Amino acid sequence: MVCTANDLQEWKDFPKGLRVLVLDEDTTSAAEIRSKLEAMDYVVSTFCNETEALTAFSNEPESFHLAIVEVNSNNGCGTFKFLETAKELPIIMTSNIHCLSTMMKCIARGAVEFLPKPLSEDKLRNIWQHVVHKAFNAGGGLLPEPLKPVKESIASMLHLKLENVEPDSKISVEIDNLSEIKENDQEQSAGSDKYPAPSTPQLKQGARLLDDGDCQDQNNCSAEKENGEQDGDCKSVETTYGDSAADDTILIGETKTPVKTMIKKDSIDASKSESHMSSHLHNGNSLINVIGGADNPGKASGLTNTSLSKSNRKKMKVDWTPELHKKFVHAVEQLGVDQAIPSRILELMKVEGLTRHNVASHLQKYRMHKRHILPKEEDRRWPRPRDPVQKNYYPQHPIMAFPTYHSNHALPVAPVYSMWGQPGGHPASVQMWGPPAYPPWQATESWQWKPYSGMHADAWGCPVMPPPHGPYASYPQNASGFHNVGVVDNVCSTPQNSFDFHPAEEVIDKVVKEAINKPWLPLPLGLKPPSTDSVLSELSRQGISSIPPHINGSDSFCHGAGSHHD
DNA sequence: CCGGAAATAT
DNA sequence: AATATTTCCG
Repeated sequence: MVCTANDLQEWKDFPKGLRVLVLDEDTTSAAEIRSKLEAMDYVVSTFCNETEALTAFSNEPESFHLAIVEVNSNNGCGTFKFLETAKELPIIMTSNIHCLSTMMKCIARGAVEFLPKPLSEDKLRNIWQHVVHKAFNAGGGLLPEPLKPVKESIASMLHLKLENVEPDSKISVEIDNLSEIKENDQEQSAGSDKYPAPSTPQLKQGARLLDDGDCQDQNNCSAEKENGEQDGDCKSVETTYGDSAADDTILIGETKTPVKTMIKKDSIDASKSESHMSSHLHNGNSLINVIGGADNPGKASGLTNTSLSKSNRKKMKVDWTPELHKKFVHAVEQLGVDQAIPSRILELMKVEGLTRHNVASHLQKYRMHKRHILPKEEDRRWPRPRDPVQKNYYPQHPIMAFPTYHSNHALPVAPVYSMWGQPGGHPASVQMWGPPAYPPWQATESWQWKPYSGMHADAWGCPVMPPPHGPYASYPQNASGFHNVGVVDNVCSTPQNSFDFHPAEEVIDKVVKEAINKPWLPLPLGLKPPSTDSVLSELSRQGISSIPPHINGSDSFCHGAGSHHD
């Protein structure tokens, strides 16, 4: 093995020592970048022509973890060659050319990010995230050489054993001090094999195991599996037991590398804190919920839980997943306002386990919200004295395709989306309740409807509207000091270049840790690039139906948006 | 018992 | 604060 445990230990402060290949024809620029990177303890190799760079890379691919490649109007084809060749590497494109088309093409070709020049420290500081992200998202066996050590190292740091690394015992993640982690199920139009969106849990059972080795406290583990069909009859509600006072819901988003995890939570408040793990997969319509513990099919972990198929008739809290709600709405609409009474709705929904009470309750809320949101004429007497703070909600119309964007693809922090719709009452982004408005730009399959705080979608991918269903809907609310520090917000409010922010060491540390812990999460600084799909989609929207094998130099390089076909 | 709304609970 | 459950009333 390349990296022994000791070696890995040395990489304790991980990002340092990351080997970055810089390819920039402009020697001055290259030197500049180099010095900045080196100041951050990255190890830099600069190249001023792509042939050299390619040679160096092919000779010693393991010498690099990441590449920053400059594009200019002259070398478009050439550098793309590098981009297309060194696929193992996460490659960040950079350029003086700030045109949309160029940027998207870079992304479409697999770049993990496009950073407009000049490259400030702030932009550069977090590039390591791409390495982590890619390392973890790359397919199991296909893990590119250069990233392998990184992944192992990180895994090691976390005491997280990857299957393909140590097919040994159960895998355990020790989360030392993670604050509450809410489940998050993110998805974007999963399609980029380049940068696979975390968690698109189409997998069967077994895909996700919650291994519970240290069940001191009462853990409520619920694992649901979905069977796909919409018309299936065996639908059941996902219910959860007990309380989620301090529930830790951790979802490991494994793409191709099944990672079994076992979360060991130090019993902090043994008195009342129940660890409650549940993975919410909102994909299918039918969610089968297993309660009582994690079951362990086919795993010799020796932790077979208690029988649970039996109807544990404890109180179940119905989790109104989007799918469930959808059914609900459907039923209601089908019945009409007049006939929409709990019992009928319940009937139409055909959801096992759902009680009339549940429906009634939901209906109550549904109606309530509906009234608030659709202020017909009657509603106007309820002058909503709300919002003394005049939040700038999205004024119902799209935002510019590209928020004068900059390095960090962070949209202005989205308001908190609730499943009940916008407080403002505008259908700009109808969630689940209101009538469908504009077709969401991205698949809304699994949007987290839970009211997580600000999301930072990939601005790139959002040409017209803020993705209400932020594909990545969830940061653990206070998982990192990051938000507290307000970085993201700063980012947003500093539209031009980089944002001025110099996180304290601690914070960085924390962020690093978190990012490493949860590589499937969107990158903290919004570094997450748009999915290739998104880019392609947008390109096509511009009339570029496909990416030419090679850019035709000037023609479409920077003015790519020109041609219009149908 | 049902539906609806208010009161609670988490 | 939001959402689900329970209780109460007609």
